Amino acid sequence: MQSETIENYLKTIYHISGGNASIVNNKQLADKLGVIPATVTEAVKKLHELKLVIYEKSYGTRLTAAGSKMALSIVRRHRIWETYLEKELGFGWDEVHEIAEELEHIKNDKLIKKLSEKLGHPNFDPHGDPIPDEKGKIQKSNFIKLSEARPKKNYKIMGVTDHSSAFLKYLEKHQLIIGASLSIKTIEQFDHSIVLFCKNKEVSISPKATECIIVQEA
Amino acid sequence: MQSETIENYLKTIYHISGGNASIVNNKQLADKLGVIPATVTEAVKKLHELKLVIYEKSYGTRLTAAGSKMALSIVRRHRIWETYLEKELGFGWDEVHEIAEELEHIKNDKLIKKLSEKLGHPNFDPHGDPIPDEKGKIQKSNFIKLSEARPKKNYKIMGVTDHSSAFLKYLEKHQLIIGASLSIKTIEQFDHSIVLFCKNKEVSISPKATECIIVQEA
DNA sequence: TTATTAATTTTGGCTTACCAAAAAATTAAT
DNA sequence: ATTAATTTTTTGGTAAGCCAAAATTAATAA
Repeated sequence: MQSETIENYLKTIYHISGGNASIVNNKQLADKLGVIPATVTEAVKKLHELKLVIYEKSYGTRLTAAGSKMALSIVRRHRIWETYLEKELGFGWDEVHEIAEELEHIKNDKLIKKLSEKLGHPNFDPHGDPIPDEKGKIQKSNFIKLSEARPKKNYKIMGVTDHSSAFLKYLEKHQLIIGASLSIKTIEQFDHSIVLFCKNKEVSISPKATECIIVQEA
Repeated sequence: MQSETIENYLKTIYHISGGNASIVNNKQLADKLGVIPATVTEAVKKLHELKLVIYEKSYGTRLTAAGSKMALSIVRRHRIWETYLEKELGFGWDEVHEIAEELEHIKNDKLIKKLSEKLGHPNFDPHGDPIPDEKGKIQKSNFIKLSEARPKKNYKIMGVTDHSSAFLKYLEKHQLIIGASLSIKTIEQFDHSIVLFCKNKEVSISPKATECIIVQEA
């Protein structure tokens, strides 16, 4: 099995399982990877042989310790590159994901070490996602989704879970950028949309969007 | 045909033909690419279909204008990365080639543009090789091999044609680094080894090494 | 010029990573 | 609990990129 294919599978399993080594199914993987489920069946069998996942027939797949370690290292490379592209090379936060998808497959520990060093060993990337350290450890935080925020409280935007250019541009338009402070005014009971103050403006955010914005109580 | 395979073939044809679009044969390609000649036969047929090379059966292969353009762009990416790794990230000149072999396949014009910009649009990489510009144009120079230098004249080291770590370390030991000035004392007639002064030291350089050192009359 | 050597091409085969369609198993809905 | 819908697996097939061995062609030397 090709190293890049392995990496893409492990990374995707990691993301779907939310970093918990919980079970993911073939359909989810197939959708994210842009292949049909039959292809996934083949692949997870091979990854099982390689002891990178535990695949149980007709049930699902989860990462082993070894697989998890590898996934974390890919995620680290991806996020270091995203940060580097933004901070050192002046790319926009909506451009970095795509380029990092390619750069993440270059395996050279010294390279990532140098990039991290130059950046002052950041713990979060431009989208607010945590960057695992060399050992795969993630700095955990009290981040919650905006959809879980409580009325009357104050929050700070820490990240997003949708990296599409369209969404990021939408956020910028409303000045909902990383680091911005906001306070929740009301939460509509009937559709769960949230009305908040940010930069002295009142904005109503749809439930779909509040699911994708990560905040921290401030 | 996969883009990375194509790129490796075009790049190799370019290098063997010395940038002249002259004919290269299967054996040479097979050796450089680490495959057997039969594999090369298959590949060059396909590249011919793609109009990237002209392949004449049992005779040889040369780049078309389109193939040459692509090769130049790969060479540019490679050399920009080598320069960036050395200048911006502090890698040694003997380390950069290997990493650039991987990085060169990332196709993102904006990325290369940014790197080049940050470096002040260099025309030569850490090994003294010219970096083609966005249009594929190479700054030509009056560089010659040290083996072609004349006695009593003064030269400046501009590059090397062997990028192996062993050779580069050997050069560093004798302080024969890029930019160093030297003068030719004598050229041994019987074996063509060259005795030169560099940094006030007299060194004798074997013909094998003088073939790999590029100098410019100073 | 013929014999020898070297390079090239052909042929048959392998593995990886995919797909399509059919069959089997699981899950959900009535 | 049975049907319907969904997911998973199996089975055959494909294209890329490689190799080994045999056959051909070209180049070199005697």
